[in-house]
Amino acid sequence: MTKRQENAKKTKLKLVKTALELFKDTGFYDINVEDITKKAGVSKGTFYTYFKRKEDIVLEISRAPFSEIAEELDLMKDKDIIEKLTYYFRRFMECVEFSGIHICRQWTRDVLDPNNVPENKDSQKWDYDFEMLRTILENAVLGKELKSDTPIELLTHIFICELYGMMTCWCMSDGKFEPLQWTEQFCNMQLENILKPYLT
Amino acid sequence: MTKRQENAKKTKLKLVKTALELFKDTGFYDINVEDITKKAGVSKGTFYTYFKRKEDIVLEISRAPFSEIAEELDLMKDKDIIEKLTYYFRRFMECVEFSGIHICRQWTRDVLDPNNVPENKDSQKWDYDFEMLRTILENAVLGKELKSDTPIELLTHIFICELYGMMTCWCMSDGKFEPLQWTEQFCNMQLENILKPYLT
DNA sequence: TACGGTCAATGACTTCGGGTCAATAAAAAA
DNA sequence: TTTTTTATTGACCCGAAGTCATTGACCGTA
Repeated sequence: MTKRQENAKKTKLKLVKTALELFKDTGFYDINVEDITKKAGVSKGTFYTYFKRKEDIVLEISRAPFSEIAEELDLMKDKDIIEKLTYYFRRFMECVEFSGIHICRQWTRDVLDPNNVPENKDSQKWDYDFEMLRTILENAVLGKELKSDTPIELLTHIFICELYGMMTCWCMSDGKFEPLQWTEQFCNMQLENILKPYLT
Repeated sequence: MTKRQENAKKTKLKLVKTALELFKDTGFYDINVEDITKKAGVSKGTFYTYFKRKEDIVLEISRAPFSEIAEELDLMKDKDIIEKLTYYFRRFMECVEFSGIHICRQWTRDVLDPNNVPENKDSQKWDYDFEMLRTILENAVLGKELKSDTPIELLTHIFICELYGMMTCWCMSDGKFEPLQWTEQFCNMQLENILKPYLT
């Protein structure tokens, strides 16, 4: 990697970190692009060499922790499916809570923004979550925990709705309930119920 | 009602109807306030005598059908709770589908918009749904369908998450699944499971 | 080390649509 | 009739997102 590329990487990182801080404290709409670039010590134009739109930086920020979760799940191979799902739900909500209400709200709004089009039109905003949950279910089928006729796509879809529903409600409520506690409660009450017909 | 008040009412209605049409066809961001007022045959300023922000008209539009639902539920007094809930879920999703993906998406974005503050800070964006669902559950307790120690608030909250989760996912998927079919499936699979511990 | 090409960085400038407001006219009240 | 109220108007303002021609530091090559 050349010096130039290194500097470019640093600049981008600086922008992401600065934006993260500012958004977290003050909210997305009360911070404009120049606030970010000034604090990061670069010019406005530089922002746009790294991001097409102001909104893009939020998407950049928010998906970062999810690669960790994938690794953590790999270490849980011998645990049963309920534990794995419970873990995923908890980690998802931890990320939601950690990123804070401002960023989480903006992320959701970005994902719903018609101007924010995915690169290829078949991809979904929840692809990442979808893949992870599906992997958990598929492994459970392979490991004979779940029957072979389990409707994996359907169940995955249900779980996605649960996760995004909780997240949306949390944002709508302006953070008035505890997302983690809430998730725990859901997992205890519902996961087993949903899976029961398919458990071997 | 004086002539002036009548005209004002007509003007506002005209704006709402025109905006509804335009948003439904073309989407919220591709229509600006002048498009609406021009087509409605009034001036731009008039828009702002009736709505504080461009976004407000979407909130105005979207909640209209819900007073009907309340009436319809009143006529179902003798039905059991599962039927009532299934009915509410279906009607909710019918409204979602009918309003169309553009408006539904924008409604969700508005509700998540930090600039869009509720009149009093204790009120929630889902108050309307919350009240209706709670009423259904409360009546079921009064009618001895549900045990008296049923955690009504918790269950209501769960149902809200389900509804908003489905809606959010539908918008995110850009309308790629059938919300009604999806709801039906959910109700058949889950409603009974969720309520089972509390049924008498 | 000289030199042409590349690319990150700059910041003045453009664009654009949301929102304002003083003036107007028509209706209601006095 | 006079005064007050209020819906309407549209030119104007504003502010922030996003653009782009220009610069100069860095890169590979000879």
